[in-house]
Amino acid sequence: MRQKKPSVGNGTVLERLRASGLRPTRQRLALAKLLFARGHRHASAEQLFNEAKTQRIDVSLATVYNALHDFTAKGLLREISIDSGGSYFDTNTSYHHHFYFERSGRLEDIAGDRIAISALPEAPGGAEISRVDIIIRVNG
Amino acid sequence: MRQKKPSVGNGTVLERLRASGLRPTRQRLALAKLLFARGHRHASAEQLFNEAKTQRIDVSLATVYNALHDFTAKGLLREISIDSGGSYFDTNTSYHHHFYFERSGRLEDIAGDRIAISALPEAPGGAEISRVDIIIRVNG
DNA sequence: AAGAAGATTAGAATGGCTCTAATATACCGT
DNA sequence: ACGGTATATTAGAGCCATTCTAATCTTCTT
Repeated sequence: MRQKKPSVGNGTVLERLRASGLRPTRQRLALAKLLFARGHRHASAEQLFNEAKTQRIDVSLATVYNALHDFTAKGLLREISIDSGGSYFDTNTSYHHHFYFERSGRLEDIAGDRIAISALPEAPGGAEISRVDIIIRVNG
Repeated sequence: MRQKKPSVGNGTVLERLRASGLRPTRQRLALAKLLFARGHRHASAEQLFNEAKTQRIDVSLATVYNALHDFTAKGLLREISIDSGGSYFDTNTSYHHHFYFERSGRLEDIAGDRIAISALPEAPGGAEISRVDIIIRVNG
């Protein structure tokens, strides 16, 4: 029997981790809460690390990276690299695309059905397509 | 009047640099020749640097980066970042897209007209679209 | 040929990320 | 609940691509 009274949203996050086969450690729970507590977001490792620090969550940078990669491997996050020198992790893992604001470095989701691709070439050499990434760069 | 007999393709490369307003230095000419001598290619800074070394072209790594960025700024190259940790520079600057082979890290061009986008959303806040990048990731 | 603007350079510095290997925690069977 | 084992966390070192610095050299213009 659990002794601690679960705070708001804790249960859901805990279940998500368990369902993915990830041990719900204190750090992973805290980070998952930061990521998934409210609507979708695009977070960098550094950002998440700083948020954790601000909220007095004791977690190392290495653990932030580990958690982000573990979450990604389990399909809880999707990793996006735009320019070399930093990935974002997107909590929206459904089929969709991105606006990239070159000035600010911000990302914004584009719902999957707002871009219609009417011709998609076969992958050469019988390779399997694992993902189609569309990034619309805007200077804003 | 020029004293040196131009070797094959030198003239063209020289003209391209001049036309771009880039001083045709020894290093830039050599690198441009490596890049543009034969059909289109996707080169990393490290790759180009090594090719230069192999051909006894005396050039520093910083200069390779400077040249690649200068060429990109002048529209002679297009920079492509897939995963954080390395850019490629594409000598094909016309409208086209890419296959990315996840296993090998190789890139392959997809002619612009082989992918048809039948709906493209407006950029938010009246921003201008500067580029549309489509990367088809294949596991091959 | 001489001055000014621009380019090159080696090496140091930076930034994002990963590795190491020691310590701590969660899980399972009893 | 207890002990053992697999798994996770950590600080700090290390790595790799890239950029910076500031001294030197080259190209261009006159």
